[in-house]
Amino acid sequence: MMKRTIIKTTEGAFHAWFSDEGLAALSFPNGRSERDDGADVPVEWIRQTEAALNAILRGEQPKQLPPLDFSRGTEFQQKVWKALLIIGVGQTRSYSEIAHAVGAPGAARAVGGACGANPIPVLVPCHRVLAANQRLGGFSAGLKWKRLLLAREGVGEAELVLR
DNA sequence: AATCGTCGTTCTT
DNA sequence: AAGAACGACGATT
Repeated sequence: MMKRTIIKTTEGAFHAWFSDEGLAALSFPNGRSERDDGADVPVEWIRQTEAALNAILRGEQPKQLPPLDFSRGTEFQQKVWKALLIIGVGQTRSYSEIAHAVGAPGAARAVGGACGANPIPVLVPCHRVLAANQRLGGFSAGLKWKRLLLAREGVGEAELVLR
């Protein structure tokens, strides 16, 4: 069903899981080397994933993304993830702004939950979502990654509220 | 820093 | 099938 493939980047080897529909999950480099079962994944998808990932890591807007398979998310989560795709490189939104964008004002906290459940970090840029007043907020993969990604996109520490 | 309101998801009855 | 508990939140005090 799901095939895992290794995506090499300047930051290490990400692992990507592809379904028949497209890219379904992505995980940050974890040190451990895992097996690559993605021999029959369309090379185009792999190429697009690698190119998009490296583009964002360079702080550039990716030309195009591979097809994304959101089908494992709830309706609400899918709405949030789609809303995140609109945020350009170097831009940020607050959890509350996303809540409004998906027609659920007041659900800022629930948006945080949906961001945490985002199966395709980086390409679905949950790292561009901050808490109110430019506070950093959280990140499931660890705040070091959120900081690094934002820094690559030109969002400096200075623009973020400390803490 | 402590507290409360809010709301989708997950865990327990 | 409810109901309680739990957060990558936000606003108030």
